[in-house]
Amino acid sequence: MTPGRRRAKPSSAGRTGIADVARMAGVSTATVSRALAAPEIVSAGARARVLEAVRKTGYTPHVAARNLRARRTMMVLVVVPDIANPFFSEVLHGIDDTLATAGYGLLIGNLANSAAKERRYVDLVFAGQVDGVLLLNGGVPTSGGRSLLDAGVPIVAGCEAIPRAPFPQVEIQNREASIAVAALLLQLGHRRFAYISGPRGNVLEKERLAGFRKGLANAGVKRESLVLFDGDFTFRAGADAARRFAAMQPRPTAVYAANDEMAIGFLKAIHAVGMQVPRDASVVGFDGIDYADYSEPTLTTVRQPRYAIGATAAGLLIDLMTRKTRAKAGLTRLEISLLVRNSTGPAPGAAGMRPGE
Amino acid sequence: MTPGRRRAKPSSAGRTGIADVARMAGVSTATVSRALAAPEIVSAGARARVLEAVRKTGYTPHVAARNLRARRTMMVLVVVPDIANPFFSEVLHGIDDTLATAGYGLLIGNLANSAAKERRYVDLVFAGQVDGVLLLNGGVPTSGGRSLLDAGVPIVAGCEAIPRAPFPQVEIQNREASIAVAALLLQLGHRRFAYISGPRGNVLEKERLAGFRKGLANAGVKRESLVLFDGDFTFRAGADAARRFAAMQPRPTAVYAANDEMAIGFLKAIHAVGMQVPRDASVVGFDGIDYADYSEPTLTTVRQPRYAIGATAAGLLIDLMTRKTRAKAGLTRLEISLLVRNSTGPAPGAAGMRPGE
DNA sequence: CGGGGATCTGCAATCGTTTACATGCCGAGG
DNA sequence: CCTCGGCATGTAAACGATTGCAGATCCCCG
Repeated sequence: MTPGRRRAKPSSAGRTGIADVARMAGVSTATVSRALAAPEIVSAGARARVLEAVRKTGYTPHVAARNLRARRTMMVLVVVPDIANPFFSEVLHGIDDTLATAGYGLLIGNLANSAAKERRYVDLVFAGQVDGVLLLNGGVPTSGGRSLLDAGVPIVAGCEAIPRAPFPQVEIQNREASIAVAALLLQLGHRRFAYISGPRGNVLEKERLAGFRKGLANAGVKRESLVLFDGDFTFRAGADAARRFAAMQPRPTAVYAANDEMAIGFLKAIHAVGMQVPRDASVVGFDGIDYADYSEPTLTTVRQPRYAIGATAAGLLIDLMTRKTRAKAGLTRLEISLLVRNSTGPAPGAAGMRPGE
Repeated sequence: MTPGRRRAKPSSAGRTGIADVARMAGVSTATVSRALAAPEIVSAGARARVLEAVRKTGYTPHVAARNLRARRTMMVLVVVPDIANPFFSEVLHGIDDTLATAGYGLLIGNLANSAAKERRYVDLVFAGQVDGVLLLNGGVPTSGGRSLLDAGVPIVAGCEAIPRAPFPQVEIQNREASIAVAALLLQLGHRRFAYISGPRGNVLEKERLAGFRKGLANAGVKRESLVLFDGDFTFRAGADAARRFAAMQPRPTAVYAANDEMAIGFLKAIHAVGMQVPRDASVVGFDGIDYADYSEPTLTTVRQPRYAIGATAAGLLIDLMTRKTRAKAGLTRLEISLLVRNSTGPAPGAAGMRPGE
């Protein structure tokens, strides 16, 4: 009517915006925004008219505009080392459920050993694309000299602890678990051991080996009675270890792999050269992935509370993002449990069998 | 000084914005923007000063602001039915590589059988959070009565074809592959078969069963000679089928599972009841996941070009997003190959053995 | 010496919301 | 009757980039 109308495009083509809804409901855009974000502060009548208009038009607020103005994205970046590793899927599940409950979305950053991707994810955080970061990769990503730490968003780490990091972390009791594995094998009469390691320098790897060593040492097993095979958490590494294992003379009677995939690779390859598990060798893995229950024989392993790890880490991050908590650098540790299945058995020969050396 | 100063905050705390860079480089924000987006159109001198300022300040453009103005996000949503399924990790890899090359980011939408998540992903698209969608789940997600189709963003489907969908699709030759499986088993002398199915109504499932039936029919095998077990693509389903299989009398000599996981579950459970593969039964899977080469025995299976599926689908989507192509509803079909390993062997008994019925 | 591109740059509008602030209204308390 | 406080709402200023447009500069050629 009045010619002074300045804005409010003639509702032409394109998306329906908040202005269209406002016009239809006979209110201002501010009221529409409020009716959607905080329904209780607008009168019942206006609220009803707005919701009706929203329903009719199928209006959905434009995320970029909202993010820009509100200075938050309700998105979290989760950095995982390798999405193909089934271990992480359940962790992600826990994360997703927890974040979704609080209204946050999930951006999965798959590292896959690519420096380019690492840079991409760091840049993305600096670009303000997420409100928080969950690190499952055991390290703080960097890009061109700048660290994620300086991006000014809350960070929480899970799965693999990062030493001296200035943010909360969720971890499992790797060391204690490995001690328990050692105890199990010792009780079965084993006295000579092999260990298939993860990548050098990996924190999990260090903890697991250290715990295993400790457990063996506690029982007076000599350091020479533990043979180490280099691995990298893949099937192939386990299979390679098996072939070298089979050629040894004398040979250890128990093998502990730093994760299930290597243990399964070992089982497979050791079988191929004609040896039987657990008759000729006992095998223990780590993680408790689904496949561990479908290997031949079923794999004795350490079960990690994967869902809980994810849920806990996400919870901590939410607390940080909502300013409920300060970024205290605490370490939350979750319990593990030993799943004793068919890949472990009594050591061959007499219980008192002496190591060759 | 002058009270009329409106913009250009005193560069106080907070993020460094484009204005800070512009000030340091002694140019306008427009020039900064251009120096970063299209370096060739700004003079060498200005470009150098801008880049230097960017380096010093560590400036990264704010994504939300850019998205809002440029009306694109350079992000793609990939909807996967279940991220824990290792089949998809390689497909995602192909997608990610291809998208990254073109400068696009990747938002993974894990459906996990949750209607709530389906709704979330649809809303996210309507909210303009992505420039395109890749559907790997064999269906078009909806939310409260509205379909993804109406969101106005390009869509491409992969892995599981969606009948009569108005967008390009990438698929493998499920039917032909199953015919080849039938041919292999027939050649080995098998005459009585079992099939472990996927979920009812699943497109892949239908194609695979139809192909298998066709292949058997071509050789004159009677319909009664094929026993069907209901499955759902999980280990457990394969194991359940194995137990019922073992109890049959007379019993088929060859088993075809609609995916590798069920085949491996079958192998595991059939072994547990004392039967040998392939002596007592031949087993074939579908997908060619890594674990199929580490089962006991190694699994004969149909290898899908997983990486290529992802890369191809992503390529088609990029064409659509960049307007190179119209949304033609074509169907791209990729070749498969049969991996014959140790879970298949000659049918037991005389070649001419007659089915019991 | 002047005209006319070509090249580079800056101004300011724009994207679509949220939200600080102002306004108007109503009932209650003095 | 006046004021004050509290609610519901509207107005308009952000949010931080990109980009159409036009002005400025420079060079080349007639």
